[in-house]
Amino acid sequence: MEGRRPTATPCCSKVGMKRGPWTAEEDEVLASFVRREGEGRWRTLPKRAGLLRCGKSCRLRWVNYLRPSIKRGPITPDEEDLILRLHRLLGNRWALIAGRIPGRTDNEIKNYWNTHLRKKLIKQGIDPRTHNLLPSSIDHGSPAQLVSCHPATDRDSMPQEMGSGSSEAVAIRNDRCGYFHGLNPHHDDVGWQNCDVFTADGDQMPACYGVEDGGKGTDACTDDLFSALFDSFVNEDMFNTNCSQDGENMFSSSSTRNCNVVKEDDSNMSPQVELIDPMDTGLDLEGLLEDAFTSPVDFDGGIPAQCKDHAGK
DNA sequence: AATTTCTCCAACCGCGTTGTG
DNA sequence: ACACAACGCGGTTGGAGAAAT
Repeated sequence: MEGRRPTATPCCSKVGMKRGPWTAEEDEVLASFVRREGEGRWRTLPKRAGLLRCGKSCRLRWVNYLRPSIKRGPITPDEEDLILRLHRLLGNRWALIAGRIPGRTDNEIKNYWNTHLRKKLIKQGIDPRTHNLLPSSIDHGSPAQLVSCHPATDRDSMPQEMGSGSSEAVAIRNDRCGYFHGLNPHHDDVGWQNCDVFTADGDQMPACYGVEDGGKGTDACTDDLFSALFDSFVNEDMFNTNCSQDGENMFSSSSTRNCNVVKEDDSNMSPQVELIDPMDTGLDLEGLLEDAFTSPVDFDGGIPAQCKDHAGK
């Protein structure tokens, strides 16, 4: 496919930079240069490689198209399922999601989400942003099954900083994916909800509370929440095989694991992630995800370097 | 067959974060 | 502590091709 037409505002201030679609010749120059010299120093790369492109453009072209580890072809159902789960957990953090799907780029996943999955969820009556049932679906029925819905009557026992909102709390389980929700479908901006958590096989987990943005750290309930959350991830066909190799749920002791902590930007946290935001708990989400998602979807027999690149930002 | 509308996705832009002096 | 440069990310754009009319 051809790229977009050059626009009036150049991404680089330098005049004379070429923009728009890359030619095969440019691709070859860039690819061979990066193979020879390695990634990085993008700013100076065009000059060193003899390209009339800005560094940004070179980097993007390499990352999204030329990198040898990139997997071609349509998104598989397993990958789609994984994207859905990761998006539910992480929100629009495409680079982080892509880091867990070998051979796929953040741009590709973002595009796939916007063109396919988003519409698919809407069609199913699910808000693609929050992964909640859309209000209209709750009123009139929807493909997603409402497992439990009860008012948060014991909100009094919530921590002080989170009692805002007069919301009902619901736990919803999607038929296909075993979705875990603890969110109020009408209030995207409230903190953690009082909720019952269901695993994919219907086991009810203890109700938990979370906190709004200011509430960093792990409260007494966090372990249960994450056990439930990750159970909901793990108790799926594609994960069962590898995640339970040693006969126990790998996430059951997840919160106490001592793993490498990768600093992750949460400035762009989407609302649903704020609601169930592992990043805010002090837990090692990266480590959890590493275990949860790399092995089972190891298409190429190993984790490509770019996955670590993404995750290790 | 011609035209319009829709879909897809490569590429760009702006901004936040990180690194360096 | 501060300023600046470089990098990386997410949101958005718009051209090409497909589908519909």
